[in-house]
Amino acid sequence: MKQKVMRDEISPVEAPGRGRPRNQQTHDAILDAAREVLRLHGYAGFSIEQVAALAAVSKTSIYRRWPSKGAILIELYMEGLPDEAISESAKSLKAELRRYLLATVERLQDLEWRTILSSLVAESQYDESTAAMLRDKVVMPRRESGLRLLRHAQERGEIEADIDLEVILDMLFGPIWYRLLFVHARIDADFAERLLAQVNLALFYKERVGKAKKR
Amino acid sequence: MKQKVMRDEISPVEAPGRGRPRNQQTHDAILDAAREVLRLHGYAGFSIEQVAALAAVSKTSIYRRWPSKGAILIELYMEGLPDEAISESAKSLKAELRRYLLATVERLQDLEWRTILSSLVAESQYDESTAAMLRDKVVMPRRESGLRLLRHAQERGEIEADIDLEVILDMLFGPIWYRLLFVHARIDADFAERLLAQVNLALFYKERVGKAKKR
Amino acid sequence: MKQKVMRDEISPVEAPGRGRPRNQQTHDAILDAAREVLRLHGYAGFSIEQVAALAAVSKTSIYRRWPSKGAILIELYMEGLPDEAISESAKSLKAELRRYLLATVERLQDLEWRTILSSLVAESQYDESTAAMLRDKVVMPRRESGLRLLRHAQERGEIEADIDLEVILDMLFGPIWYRLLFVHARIDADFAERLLAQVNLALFYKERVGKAKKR
Amino acid sequence: MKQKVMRDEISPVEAPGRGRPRNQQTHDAILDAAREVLRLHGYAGFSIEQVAALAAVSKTSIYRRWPSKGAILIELYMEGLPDEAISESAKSLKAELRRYLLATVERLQDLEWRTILSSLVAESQYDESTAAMLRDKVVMPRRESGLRLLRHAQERGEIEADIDLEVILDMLFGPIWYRLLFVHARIDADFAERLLAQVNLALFYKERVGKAKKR
DNA sequence: TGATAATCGAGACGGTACGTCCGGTCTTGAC
DNA sequence: GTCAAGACCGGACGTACCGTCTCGATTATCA
Repeated sequence: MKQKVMRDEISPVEAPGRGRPRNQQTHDAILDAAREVLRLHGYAGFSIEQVAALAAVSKTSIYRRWPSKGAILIELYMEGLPDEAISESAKSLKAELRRYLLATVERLQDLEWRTILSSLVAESQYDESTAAMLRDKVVMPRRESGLRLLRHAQERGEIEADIDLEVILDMLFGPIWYRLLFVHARIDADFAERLLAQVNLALFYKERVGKAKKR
Repeated sequence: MKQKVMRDEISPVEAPGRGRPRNQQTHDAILDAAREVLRLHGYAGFSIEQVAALAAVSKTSIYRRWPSKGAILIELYMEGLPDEAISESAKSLKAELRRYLLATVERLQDLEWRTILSSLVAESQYDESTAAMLRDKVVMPRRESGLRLLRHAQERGEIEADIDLEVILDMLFGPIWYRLLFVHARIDADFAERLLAQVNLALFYKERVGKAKKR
Repeated sequence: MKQKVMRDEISPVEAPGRGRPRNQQTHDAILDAAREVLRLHGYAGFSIEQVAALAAVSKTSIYRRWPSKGAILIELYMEGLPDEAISESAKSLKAELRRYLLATVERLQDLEWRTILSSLVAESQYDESTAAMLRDKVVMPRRESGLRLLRHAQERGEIEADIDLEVILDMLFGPIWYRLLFVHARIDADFAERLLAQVNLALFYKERVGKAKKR
Repeated sequence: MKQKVMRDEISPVEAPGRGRPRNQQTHDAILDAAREVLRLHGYAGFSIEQVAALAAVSKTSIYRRWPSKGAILIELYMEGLPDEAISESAKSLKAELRRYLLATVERLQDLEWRTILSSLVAESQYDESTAAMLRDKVVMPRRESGLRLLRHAQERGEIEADIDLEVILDMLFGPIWYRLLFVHARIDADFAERLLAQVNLALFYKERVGKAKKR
């Protein structure tokens, strides 16, 4: 539902009044072909030309729907988005962060998904509009819901008021993108747990002091 | 010195006796032009053709020296590398990390430098050989010297033996690349200090517990 | 009419319904530019790149129409072909040969035309497909209609049945190409007349004997 | 002997005074490689670069000896020239023409030889200096000795004084080049005999008239 | 014997052209 | 107004040769 709304902002459905209506099959064929090309040849082989050929669709039909390669990638991202979104109203920060990180990492086991994300990063270096979409549709929504989650935790005293929330977010998301792009180490559940453990040391530093006192 | 050696591994100096020697001016003109093209038009405008034109050099002369755009970018990286490298034998981990992060962040004030790095990431999604160079010349050396620095600190008891060093490294480097690529927030000395503060919470968690006890 | 058909065999007109139709102006501009480049710089300067530049047309637009330089040359030949073709049903062999040779020689006064022909010969040494086109479109049609003309003359008794027609054709066409390619002597109406006079000595040797007898 | 002199005019042996003398093996290796490249890949693959590579010789060593591809081809022609030259002082024109044509045709059974000649024609369309050499070294010498042969025959009354000698030469040489370049028909002894038969009809037309009278 | 000089290979150099691919736009006839 | 098809210009790709040049090393003659 929400995804639909977001997609529609990219390729808005105009009032279907006049003329021949767009073919939904064409739409799907394009996205399927895009996924297939990414899967087979990676970002390097991901050209509009190739996608059109594989979808048995004219280039025009692609450009009519999406203004650029980046927009297609964003669409693929939107469609692939699982319901992993951070639940801002979760009762336990610790539990919600764990749930979210494990879900994210689970999703990233899929090579196709990793390719979509890394292609988005690459394309956004080329094309400013892709960079903007990447920020607006991918990066910032996550940061914002994460921020709200953290704020709620602060408000109910789960974490201290002096925690540097922005940097905490960088420490949560940054390492994942880092491993995704440079592939120097695995991104798996173990990594998620260990990353979370370190972040928790920063998030709950006071709590630890308290526990220590009690001993 | 060290950079020279590393550069030579990319464009190795063959036995200098044979044939007309390469012209150092040509070499420099190409790299200067590459920097200029990146500066003026970013990664999107960075084509061998443009670089050759701007350097008033034939394409052949470029391909003779570097096999790909990625290799040129790596060379630019190598040349631009300041002496910011992590000093593995530093006496104070805390001080050395701070010095390194501030130097890194200082370097990243330069738009040209940021463009080189983000272009490298983009190009490495296209081209596996660039990805390999990026790993071998940029990412891993930093991680390895960082790892050694952390190990020395462990050995002399500055930090605990149970610290998850790999993840600490991800938390140090990841957020910087993350901000570099998505440009959602500034990368400045303040960021460096705040990032370090959070990481220190994880690195020195025991120390804090001790201090708390004393009170 | 016949030329049209022949040209179409080189760049066949596919079912005209589909897609944006080819631009006739582009077509003409390319051929005009090709002629101009040949005129200005000869075969040596005749490159697709130059033609494209002069025609203000992309290289793609040329390659879409003709697969090779040779094919363009053949097209220029076809377009330039005057209605000099041998009339196979002519009543007088002697008169028809004279008419044809004089027309041919007249056409060869044009440097542009000579360049097209000699370029075709040169290119056909490079490229087997050009050689095939040169044979099929230029050399053999002339030989075949010449052969038919000679046969008709034999049938109606204008020349003897034992005349070696193939060699007669070599003697008619060979010397012209020979002078065209080596430029050791002029190709003009005088040459045509003198060549014809010699060939007639072979063609009508019996007649001569007859005339001589009568004296 | 004569050929040697002619070759030397192309790559003259300067007074062997100072400096390291040229290596004859290098000279031979280049020409052998040139022949080999022509044999294997035809005129299309005949590049200085390829010849140098195959001869295991530097390009400089080739350019030091011959100014152009055409000059090498001329050299190959010179070396391959058999002692087929027209003997100007032959007693019988008819016999000498027959001997010469049969020798020529015999030589042309060799594909390598045909390739050298047709390459020369192609190259001479590119390069004016090759055209000049082709005229001076190949075409005109044959024509001139042929012309002298014919004149001697005229002087001693073997043929009539009114014969058009220039055109006779065109009719002897033209058809051979014609078949060589367009490969529409074989060049063999049979062709030589038949061509000669036709030319003889022109050369000895009076003689025939005479014979006819006698009957 | 040592200076001089042309050779040798290797290969860098600036150019030009090749034929292909892709981007993004435009044009057509059919639906 | 959408659809498939495909032409259009422009730009870049990486490669092949061109003919020139620069090098260190070699091999001769001449002083």
